[in-house]
Amino acid sequence: MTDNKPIHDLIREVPEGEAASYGMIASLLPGVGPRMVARAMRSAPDDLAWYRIVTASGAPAGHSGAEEQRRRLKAEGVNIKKNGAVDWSENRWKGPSQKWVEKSRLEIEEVMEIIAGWKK
DNA sequence: CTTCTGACGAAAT
DNA sequence: CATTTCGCCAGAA
Repeated sequence: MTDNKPIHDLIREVPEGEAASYGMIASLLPGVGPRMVARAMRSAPDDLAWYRIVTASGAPAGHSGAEEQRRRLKAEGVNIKKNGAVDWSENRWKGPSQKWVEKSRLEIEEVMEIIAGWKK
């Protein structure tokens, strides 16, 4: 396996009550595609908050445990829309901590730009 | 070595 | 809306 560690570390940056998509995570990790993130999830440590990761549409990914995922998210205060998808307008991840940015090879400007793209 | 597939995304049609 | 196409790369077959 490759370094899923950067992926795991980034996911750990997602606080309670917020959710992130595969694309969001991947976009912050150059050279890493959404599928890598998904793969990293499958072999994720138990302490990893995998349930905070959903698809771009906000709906839980098609895996066993999707219902429990929704349950945990809602328990954390994440608002789920009627169609069963996460309400991005309220619970979208605000981005990684500054410490993470320092540790990464990315410039703060790039990160800001990427985050701005999420709102679109 | 080649091929296929995957907890996916985004743009094109 | 749904369907298709392409891209991403690591494992499995």
